[in-house]
Amino acid sequence: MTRPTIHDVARAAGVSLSTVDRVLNDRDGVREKTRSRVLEAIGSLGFERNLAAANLSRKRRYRLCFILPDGQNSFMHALEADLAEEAAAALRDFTVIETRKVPAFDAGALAELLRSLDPETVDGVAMVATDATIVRVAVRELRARGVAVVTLVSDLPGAEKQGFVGIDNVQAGRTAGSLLGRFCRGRTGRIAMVSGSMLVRDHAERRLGFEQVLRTEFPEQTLIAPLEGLDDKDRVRDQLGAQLAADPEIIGVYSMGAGNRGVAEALVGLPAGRDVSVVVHELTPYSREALLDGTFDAVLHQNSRREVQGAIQLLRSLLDAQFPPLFVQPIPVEIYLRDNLP
Amino acid sequence: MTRPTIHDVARAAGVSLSTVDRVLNDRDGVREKTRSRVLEAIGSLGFERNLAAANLSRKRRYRLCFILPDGQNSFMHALEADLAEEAAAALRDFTVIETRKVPAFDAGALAELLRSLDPETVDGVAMVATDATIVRVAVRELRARGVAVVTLVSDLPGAEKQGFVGIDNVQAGRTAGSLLGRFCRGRTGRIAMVSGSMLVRDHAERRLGFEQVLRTEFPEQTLIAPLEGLDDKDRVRDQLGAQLAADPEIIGVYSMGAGNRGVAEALVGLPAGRDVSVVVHELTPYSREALLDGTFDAVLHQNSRREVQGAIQLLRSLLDAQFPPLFVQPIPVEIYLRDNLP
DNA sequence: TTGAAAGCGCTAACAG
DNA sequence: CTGTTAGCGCTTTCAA
Repeated sequence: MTRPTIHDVARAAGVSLSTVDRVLNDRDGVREKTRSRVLEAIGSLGFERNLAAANLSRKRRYRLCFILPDGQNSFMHALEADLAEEAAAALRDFTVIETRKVPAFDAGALAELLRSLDPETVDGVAMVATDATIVRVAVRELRARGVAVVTLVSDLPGAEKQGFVGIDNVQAGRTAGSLLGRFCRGRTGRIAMVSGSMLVRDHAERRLGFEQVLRTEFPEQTLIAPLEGLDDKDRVRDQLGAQLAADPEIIGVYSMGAGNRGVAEALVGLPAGRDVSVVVHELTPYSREALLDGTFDAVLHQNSRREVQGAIQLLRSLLDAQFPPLFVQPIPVEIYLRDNLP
Repeated sequence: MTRPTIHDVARAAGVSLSTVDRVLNDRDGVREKTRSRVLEAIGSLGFERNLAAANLSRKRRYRLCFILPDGQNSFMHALEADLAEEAAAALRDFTVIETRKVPAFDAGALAELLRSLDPETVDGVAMVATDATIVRVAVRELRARGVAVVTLVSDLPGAEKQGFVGIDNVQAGRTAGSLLGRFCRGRTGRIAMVSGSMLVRDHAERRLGFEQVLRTEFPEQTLIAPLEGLDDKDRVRDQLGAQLAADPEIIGVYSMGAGNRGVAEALVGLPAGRDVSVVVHELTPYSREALLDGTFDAVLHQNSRREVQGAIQLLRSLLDAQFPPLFVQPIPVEIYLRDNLP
């Protein structure tokens, strides 16, 4: 009924509270024999430490740092706003969150920031990663300094980080491919792609999944090499607009990065009769409007609020060295069509 | 840096700890004037009670009861398994979860169970609701006895319960309509619907959303009145099979309840050349297989693990009388096509 | 290498 | 009506 405490363990092992504590936190200064007696008592009683009591006693605080790309796209704005709200709420749980910005797509700047982080001030880091060796190295160093690191939204594959919170981007790309393929059914032509930059893993993965599905399931369509819009609406508008104008065979567009407004603007410029199916990422005021007026056919979305919550939760469980290491639910890709907008 | 404690409040207000405690937990036996002095101190210091410390001191435990429909469908099985795992994990947070089963679609049995619940043993209830007045009344009584109540998966609209954790079923129906409508494009005919029972709110809501979209966006299709499959695969197989055989004009099926196996079996029996588009709910081994072999076109899914976690979280926050009352993220409808299966 | 004792922030008797 | 005191389960000096 009432679970065992260190008192029970101490009594069962015939030692004092402090000794139990030493074993629990594997501090040294305990004879191997004593140690095993304590461990045995813990095992037979099924003791599990009361984290709340431990944290109270030790005045534990979790100091987290979130690193986001500096930029003006709607999705990152939303992410930042959600983070601000969650940070306020997290204070109640003794979690202090600091937000830092680095220039988007700039691996050097990100690495430098990581390198500047002081383990005396920061316990854990969540970052929207730029995928580059220099970043990987900086993460490894940070971890060596005892800081927990997870990636958020865009991953940094490899063992350097301790977790990723975000959608499965390959799967998102497959979903986009499957939808766009079906939307274009009955017509044959070319498909344009717009990415932000292939330097961020999420866009690269989306492209992979998208091409996979289109090649195998919809071989009648031809893929054009992706434009790099750098998540900038003007650049996207200009490049995509030019491509569409030059190539009347384009019947579908997949935009895997930000810059939805640019995509919409490029499409508005087309001659009235031309029918282009469009799938983009992230539900924003612009993509929403474009969905409603029929310019976009589907929007794939990730819930940034949930992502922020997941990252906080994951970092805390890592810092608690919780076992089993808490399974944070993966973030699902949400699909919006004109008729199911929330 | 370090947040204020009741000691600080007591000192600022010139009273003892107990008095502060009395005010905090609004117990009586405090003169109005003293009370306001304490409240003022709390306000000016920005004091917020440390819930962990309070719970430790009062040996707080959260005793929750989950009520699920008894039945053999895959989704409820998955829900139950997830609940079992989450219950084990919740123990660490002093949350004890008991699971109860009632016959599916049986409002009387559910109401009776609710009436039998003892507030001395249970602090909060999460239930998959059957939508009936008798249930509504039982919930109201339970709440009056001081028990927190939320609905899970299927809602009980009204002020009786304190929250709902599940998908937006009207939106799910709209999504189904939007997808099926597009899948049937180019063909004109009739659309069959299979529900479990209109006594559960989720199916009724799905139907609503589905019909809305089909009527307005795809008026060329004709809707047939829904079959009641009672979530039973054999019944679904027989009824739908008969309907499909009798009516060669049926080109689409929307199944909004359980019994996916029955749906798949009914379709397998069709003559080779017949093309029927199908949208169903819940990703299960059967629906997955049917998606892969092309029998089903899309599966709408709700993540039961997330729903269980959400319900636990919500009940705990209600019991803590937390303010603001913790916003539990809505559960998104996940859409699976053959190419984006996880 | 071990133990005793004080204290984390809050609650709950029990006195006054 | 208000205050004193002894915990809740765990950690942390400080002695031994």
